[in-house]
Amino acid sequence: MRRSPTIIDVASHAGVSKSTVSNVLQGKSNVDATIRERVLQAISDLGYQANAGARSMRQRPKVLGIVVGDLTNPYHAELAAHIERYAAKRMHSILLVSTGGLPDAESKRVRTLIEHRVAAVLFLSSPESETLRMIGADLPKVFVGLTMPGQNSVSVNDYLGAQLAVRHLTALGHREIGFVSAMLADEPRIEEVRFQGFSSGMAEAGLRLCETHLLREKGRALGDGDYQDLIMRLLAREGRPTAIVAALDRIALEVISAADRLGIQIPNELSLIGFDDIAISGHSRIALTTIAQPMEELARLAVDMAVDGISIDGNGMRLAEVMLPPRLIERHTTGRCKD
Amino acid sequence: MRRSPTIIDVASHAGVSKSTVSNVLQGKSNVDATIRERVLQAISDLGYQANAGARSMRQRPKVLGIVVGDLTNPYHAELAAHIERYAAKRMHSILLVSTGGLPDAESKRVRTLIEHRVAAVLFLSSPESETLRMIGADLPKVFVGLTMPGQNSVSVNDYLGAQLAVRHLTALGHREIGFVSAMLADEPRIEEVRFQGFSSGMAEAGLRLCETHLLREKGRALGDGDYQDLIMRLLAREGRPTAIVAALDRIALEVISAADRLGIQIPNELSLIGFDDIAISGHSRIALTTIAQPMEELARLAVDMAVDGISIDGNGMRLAEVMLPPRLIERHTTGRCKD
DNA sequence: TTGTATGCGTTATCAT
DNA sequence: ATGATAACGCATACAA
Repeated sequence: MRRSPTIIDVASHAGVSKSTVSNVLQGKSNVDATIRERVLQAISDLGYQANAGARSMRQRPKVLGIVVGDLTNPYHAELAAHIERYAAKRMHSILLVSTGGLPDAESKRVRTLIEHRVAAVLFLSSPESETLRMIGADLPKVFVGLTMPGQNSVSVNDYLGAQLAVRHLTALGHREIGFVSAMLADEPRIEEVRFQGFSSGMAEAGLRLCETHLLREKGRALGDGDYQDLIMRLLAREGRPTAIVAALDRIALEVISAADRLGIQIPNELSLIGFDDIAISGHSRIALTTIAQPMEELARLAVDMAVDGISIDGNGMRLAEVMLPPRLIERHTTGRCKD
Repeated sequence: MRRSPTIIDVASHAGVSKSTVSNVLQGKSNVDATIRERVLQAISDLGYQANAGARSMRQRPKVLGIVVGDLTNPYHAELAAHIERYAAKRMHSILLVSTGGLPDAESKRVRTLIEHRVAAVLFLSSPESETLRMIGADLPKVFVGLTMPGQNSVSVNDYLGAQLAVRHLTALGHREIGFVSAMLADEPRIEEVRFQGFSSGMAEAGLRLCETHLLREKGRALGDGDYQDLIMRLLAREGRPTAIVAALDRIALEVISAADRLGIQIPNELSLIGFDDIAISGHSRIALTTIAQPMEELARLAVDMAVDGISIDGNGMRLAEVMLPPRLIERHTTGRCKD
């Protein structure tokens, strides 16, 4: 029994033609109940399993491609988990590639998705423009958690989220508020929007942006020791901010480390607010106030969009840019300003 | 340009037969350099992308199936990330399914892997025996991070790991050592081995197991509030252990929370050691001493095993049970016993 | 070295 | 209601 049984095997075992077997498999109504039963029996007798590869040559493949920068990033992992779960409900499988942030590798990895003729590609991180070009316009693309000009996306209103963060802080009496976002070189769009929202929130409160309260250096990796140093320098400076908005929970974690090392108490001497609400942020040792992403809804909408396809009018794709409202989760890293 | 170009399109564009194109694609040496160049040009002109589905009918598919219980679990996510990365090096893609711990869903999800004719299945969590039966013996299976009787596996010597943990603790003067492992109902095998190693370590040090220092209740979920209560009860008891071995870093995180709430200082009043060394364990606020899994090596060996296949002798598969040595990473949750 | 013929497992079209 | 047959895109054995 080396090779697995085919519909032909099933057909001959059930004494019918392969067309009939196919009809049963497709749930067509034009097949006699008795015959159907006989076919089903043969299928279970032989342990027949459909061949998705062969099927995909005649039907739309039920596989979704997911492109993620780094699965080690808990935000990505959690989002991918939700997507996988909901995709399964929609009878779709997940072909996952992670680019590792390497620009040249990305193109190669995404190419494998195309070769597998995935029904659509979901981007959890922003791709190189070259990659996008390679994919072409025929393959549906959905950006989840981020926007992309001229592309379908399901994301959260980060601009508003950052405003929420600032409002929360100013309501607590903070006026010297910093923003730290280094290491987001791979997601410049998100970083930019969150910073713009931050700026707008500051302006709204009549506050000025202070250069020494800002840390937006690009090209830093999270593991980078230098990065810790940069944060510590910002925190150690005379007239340091009394509150900080971190562009990511992971960055907030770094700020916490830096503050701990400097003996700066959170939230007594420094308020901190993050973005995304990754799982660990809820832990009692962290208890990070943060702007949460509604991951479940994000995943659901993205998969629906990818599976059902974007409605096509005469001129081509109709753009769908869904934007969900953010939500502030208050925990214990933010408190009233003591100054 | 609705449908994507095929080798036939490439062939006619290059003025050769489709076999020649195929030969070029396969890197066969029996094709003239000039012709090869012409074909390559045609491929790039037309933007030809191979059809993996069609190809998989004639060749061994270059796709690996990964079964993971929960991608939200950072240990799983990190391991999956490493696997994906190395699989890419080996020119293989990853079809990922997560079972969500639901026994009946598992079978369905794994079935999709079979339908896609994956070259092998990698289990990051232990499957139902029914699922295993359904897969049959023809499809190579590799268990990574856990062992399975009669199956190929790449894992870490958890028994030794637990012994290491106990030795570390006894060397620090601890004699009242507890073990907490609830919520591992989905991985009873791992839990069992780690507990056995713990027991053996205790015996080795001439220490007796104390019932009230053990928490091995099954069927608890991590989010479960009751679970926190159970740990707190263990910690609040008179004559509580001075040190605890947690069967997982995630459980250790729960122990930390419980200790914090009870005002028990770590490591001054309680030493704690975990398992797996997930990323967050290295954070300064956690700084968990733990038994690390060599994830990279785990992933590499598992993928190699899956891709290269297990050598087959006359009697069938040759079993490969690779077991890697664990490594203790000492951070700041363990200290000398004060009693 | 290149081209032809065939098979892979499935679905879709068209007769019956 | 059922069956024969033609695609689908590719690789391979074989013929030229």
